[in-house]
Amino acid sequence: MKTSEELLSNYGLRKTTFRKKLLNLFQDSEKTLTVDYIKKKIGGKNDKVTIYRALSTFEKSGLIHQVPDKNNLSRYALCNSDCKPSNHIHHHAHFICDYCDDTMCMEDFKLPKIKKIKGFKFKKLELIIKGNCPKCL
Amino acid sequence: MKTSEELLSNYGLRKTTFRKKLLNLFQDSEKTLTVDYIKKKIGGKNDKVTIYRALSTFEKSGLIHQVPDKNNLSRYALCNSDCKPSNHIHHHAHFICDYCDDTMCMEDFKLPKIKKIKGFKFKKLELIIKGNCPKCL
DNA sequence: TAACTAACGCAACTCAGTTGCAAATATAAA
DNA sequence: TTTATATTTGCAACTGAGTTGCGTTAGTTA
Repeated sequence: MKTSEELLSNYGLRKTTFRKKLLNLFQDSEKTLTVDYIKKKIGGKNDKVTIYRALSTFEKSGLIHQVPDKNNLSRYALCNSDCKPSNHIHHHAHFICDYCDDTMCMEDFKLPKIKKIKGFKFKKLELIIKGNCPKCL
Repeated sequence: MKTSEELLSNYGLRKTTFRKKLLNLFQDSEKTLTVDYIKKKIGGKNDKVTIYRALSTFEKSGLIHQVPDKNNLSRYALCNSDCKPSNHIHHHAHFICDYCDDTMCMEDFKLPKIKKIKGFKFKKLELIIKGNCPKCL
């Protein structure tokens, strides 16, 4: 796995202390992260605005992608290394536990092929599976 | 199509003036509705709280279902007649136009079958297609 | 090391959605 | 039809995620 510094360089982003910590947090986690969780883990004197702005920058760059949780609030997860600003597409489903609200990427579930429909342009597909995770069952 | 009064009776809900108007609005519309749109159409002296509460009641009863728009805000659409509080499942995909933000049910797209995964319980599937609608292309 | 630019921190704001409570209205019973 | 009861509505005030503007701080480039 690439270090957070390498990743930031590769994506043309400034290597600030906060961004390095944020990226490490993503790399250390299996699950998708909320702003709240990030704040608790590396908040310190860092403002929520800083978190939102860093997440937004990371997402635009193709480092992370946004996933909804059960209340349609935002969570974020690392992308695979193929993502770029111009090609920010994910071919996996997302799972939301409606008990603990954990949300995770399900790499095993590939998205279905969608047939074309005249008059529409389809750009992106999202498959969300709701249910309960092993911890909550 | 059943009248709004019949529908409310069938679902064991009180036939208030506002609920009848709200249900008519859904029946008259092809698309999913936002609280804002509802307010403009039948708002009058009706408070947004009333709208939210009626929508919530309808959803719990199985009359309507909630759909996210491009900003993860809520929209609502009529269910088919099979929905009940205990069986509130939709087998179609939803389309979101990322230009005009219209959201609609795509009855033609059936949801894929999902294979079981040990340790997880899957209850519900959501397939969201993002792109542009005929009007915006 | 200096100069420049991007990121950060703070305060104040926006806006969707919620809560508590009193007044109004629908329904059921007499 | 009237009365009693339960539910719904309207109002006001609130909550909490996410945003904006701006002066300060820190990373990068020459």
